[in-house]
Amino acid sequence: MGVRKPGVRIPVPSLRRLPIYHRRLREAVESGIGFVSSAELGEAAGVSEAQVRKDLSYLVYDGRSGVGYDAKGLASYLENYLGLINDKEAVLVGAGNLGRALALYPGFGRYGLRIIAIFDNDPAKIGQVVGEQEILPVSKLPSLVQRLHIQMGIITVPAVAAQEVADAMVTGGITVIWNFSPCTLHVPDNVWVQNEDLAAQLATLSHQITQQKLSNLTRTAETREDSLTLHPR
Amino acid sequence: MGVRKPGVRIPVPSLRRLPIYHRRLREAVESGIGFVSSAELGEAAGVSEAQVRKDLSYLVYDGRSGVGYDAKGLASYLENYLGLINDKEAVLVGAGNLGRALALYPGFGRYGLRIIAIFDNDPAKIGQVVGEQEILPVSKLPSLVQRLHIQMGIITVPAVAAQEVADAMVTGGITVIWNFSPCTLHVPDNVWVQNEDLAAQLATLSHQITQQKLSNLTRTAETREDSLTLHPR
DNA sequence: TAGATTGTTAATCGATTAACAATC
DNA sequence: TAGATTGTTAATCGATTAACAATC
Repeated sequence: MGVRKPGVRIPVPSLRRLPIYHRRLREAVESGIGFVSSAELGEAAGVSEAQVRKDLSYLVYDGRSGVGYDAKGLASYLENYLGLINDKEAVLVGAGNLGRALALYPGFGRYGLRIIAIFDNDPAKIGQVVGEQEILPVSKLPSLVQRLHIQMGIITVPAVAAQEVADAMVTGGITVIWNFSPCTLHVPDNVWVQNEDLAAQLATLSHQITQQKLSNLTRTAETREDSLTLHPR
Repeated sequence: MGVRKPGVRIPVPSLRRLPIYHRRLREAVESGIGFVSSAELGEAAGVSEAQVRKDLSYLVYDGRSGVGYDAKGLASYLENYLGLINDKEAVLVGAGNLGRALALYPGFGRYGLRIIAIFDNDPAKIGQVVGEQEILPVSKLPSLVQRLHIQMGIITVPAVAAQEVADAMVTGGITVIWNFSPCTLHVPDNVWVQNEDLAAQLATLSHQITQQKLSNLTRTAETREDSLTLHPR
């Protein structure tokens, strides 16, 4: 339809919604549905239809007025735009429960993630096999990363060890780090860190539970009927 | 110092930074440091010192001009505010690799999370023990949740099964759901869902890697020296 | 055509930043 | 006191929402 201004970059909140839209579109394709409206995409992502159209306006892919978005076409476009069709080679450091779970997570492979090596410093773990990978000592990380031009590192070690792991990754040339350790990493400007701090997330859930309890107490004291409406037995 | 307006609720972005500040304060306490400045807290969270002071202005806890924030005092305040000191009982459904890893994650217990039951529908898993919990069939979930007044549910099942698990949780009276399945859940208004969609997060990392590659190609074509600066060998 | 839904614009909303008087 | 750092205000920035002409 209209003309896209070339200088405008997609906002991060919009970017984060694209995978949700993509999933909804794939579901439509699998159900044999040809077109999906912005309202339907918004429903999947929990945002308004206006928001969806705004998000998609940052892409160079148009919907069809009066019809919606071509499910197959936009899904493919998003796979390209998000790089899901490219193979992304990664190393994972920290072969604890979480690290093993991520290494074996089936959803990642479908998005092009290839974990090509797993590292740990626990002598008891080195040599063990997770999936198709043998666990290697962290000392071998920088050279391997450098030699194979690995772009991505996943950190699932305890917080105290995370910074030195990040340093080793940066030394090897890694520029994207997915950090599951509950800590702040210090890296050069050209390295992109995404934190997946589950303990911090839990803290916000914890706050939510605490608030709910408080408001329930208040409500019970004020009007017993409202309280019963919210907590049907 | 000043007067807090009572009607102002803390914005979600601010709320999500509080656990990071809390962690930084705990580190200070462990190092025997009495006060931490907004600049130091901001450094830990990757935000400006002005942002930190703004975030903390939503709390009813004051720093000391010219000195900073009392590490022990503010840490305790945040533990209360975030509800970290309260025990929060939860059930977890989906005893796959990720579910087991979360059930055994040591960081959660320190924040007051008690996973008091684990469910799965795979007959091969039912009866197995994870940590201190025996895996139970999902059919037993609603009554157990109701009887013990559990507030929180953690979902780590495949996407196709997630909605029915959420329904069972809601039936039992759960009002906070932590959803690790890559799907959108439909729940009543009084239920609070936090999505931890790792596949969607991976998609944004994937986009980042793709963009870096593109800009490196461009930069290499334009000025070879810049490219070398960004990729020291 | 009539109905539906798009892409875009302008208005609104909310979060971040900058600046500084207050104060420890 | 002098120096440092706070809490708050106002200015800025950016994202979301509402409205509607364009159009399939």
